[in-house]
Amino acid sequence: MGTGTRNTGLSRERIVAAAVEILDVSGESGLTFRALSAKLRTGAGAIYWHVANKGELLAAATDFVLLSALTDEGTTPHERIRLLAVGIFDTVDAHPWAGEQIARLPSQRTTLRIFERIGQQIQALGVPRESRFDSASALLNYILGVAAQNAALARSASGETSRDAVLESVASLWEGLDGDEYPFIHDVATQLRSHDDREQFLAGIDLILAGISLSMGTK
Amino acid sequence: MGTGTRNTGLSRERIVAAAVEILDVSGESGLTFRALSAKLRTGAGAIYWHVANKGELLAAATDFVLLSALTDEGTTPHERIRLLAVGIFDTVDAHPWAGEQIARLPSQRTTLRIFERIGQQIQALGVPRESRFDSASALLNYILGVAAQNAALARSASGETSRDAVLESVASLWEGLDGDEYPFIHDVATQLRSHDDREQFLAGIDLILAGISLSMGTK
DNA sequence: GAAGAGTTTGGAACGGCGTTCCAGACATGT
DNA sequence: ACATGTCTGGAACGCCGTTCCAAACTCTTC
Repeated sequence: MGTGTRNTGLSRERIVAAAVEILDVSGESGLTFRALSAKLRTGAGAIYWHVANKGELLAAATDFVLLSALTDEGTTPHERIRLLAVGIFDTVDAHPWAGEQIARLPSQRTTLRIFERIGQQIQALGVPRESRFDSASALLNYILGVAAQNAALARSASGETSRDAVLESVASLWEGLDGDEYPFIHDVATQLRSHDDREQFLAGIDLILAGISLSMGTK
Repeated sequence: MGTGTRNTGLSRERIVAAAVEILDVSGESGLTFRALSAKLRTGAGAIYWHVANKGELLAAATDFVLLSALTDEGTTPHERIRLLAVGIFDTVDAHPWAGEQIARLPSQRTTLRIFERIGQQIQALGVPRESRFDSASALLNYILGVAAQNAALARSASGETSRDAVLESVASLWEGLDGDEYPFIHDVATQLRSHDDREQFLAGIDLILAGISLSMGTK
């Protein structure tokens, strides 16, 4: 009927799903067309029939895991933005490679959707038209920055050392810094051990939201 | 005398300088050990004597261009943070590959230095000790997020199309979006044409700084 | 149900990459 | 002059993304 595709055959969806599995297990460097061929029991040429190149495959895999993170939950604009942001944070936490990708790719479908959701809530907050673009951009860039940074942290933790172990080694590195040259970092090093990435991320969101409210009142 | 290094020979500095030149002209994909060998009229092995691997070379190149951006200008904490941020923004604008790198690498020397400077000014603002870590992190993540996003934009503009042309094509893409599904983006598309990246970046910095001030007053 | 056209497959092959290896050039201490 | 440790240049290795293409499928048309 119509297309000659059989359900036993390859498809873009099966390829993307396999790519996500490989990325979750082995990270971006583990995703090769040879590994993908082996997992799908096929050849490289067959994959290229469905996917243009590796970049497109990475983009599709990133969209796949991140689009499901875009919830519509929450009642107030404030809360909706927080839940949206947390959803992205948790997804990137579960799939660090996606964090690296979304910060690298411009005008990706997912990024546009996120930006749209943020913008709608910014508007609902009553931010005047001429400030909405700046406000939404600030939130988006902050979210993408945290995503990239979390991905970087997870990459250095992949393999032998756990995430906590990496945080621990960063903490002792910070503590070992010269207190004269790095007074601030030396001071916050102790907080690093007990801090919660997720809560700190949300604190940043709230900071920006507070700034947006303030700039509305005074302008 | 001591080391047998001759000034006509290779050195880590000469290698990093050549790498920066290549990166500025050809981007990250253009920086290969073969291109570097050709430019330095040597072999790959000689380079590896001074540099451990490509990652270290990229990190050194990123440090090289970004460390010079860390000024101490400004009189008020507010102003110092703004000038520091703008310095980073302008450097990433001139060397987009550095924007990609600094968002990818964790606990890089440059990142630590930036974080320290931000933290010191946060402290000077009078932010209480328990909030300083969150405040400085929010600013840092925002700055890194913008850096990564600018790098991504520049990458898609490399070669034939200019930066303005890319912005133009993004603007028409945004305008072409379904107004029902993307009301916000559709609406701000017109602002995209006339907006100034740099000013928008600073607006975000001010938004976060405003939020920091507000959270100080209410807590 | 055979023939032909179009779609999809699997794997060989290509060029380029990061990296390793190593024979030898060079400078230096004795 | 010789031995030693430092540094060089280029060949070689294994892996990558991608291309190519002959064969295998499927579907139409008679």
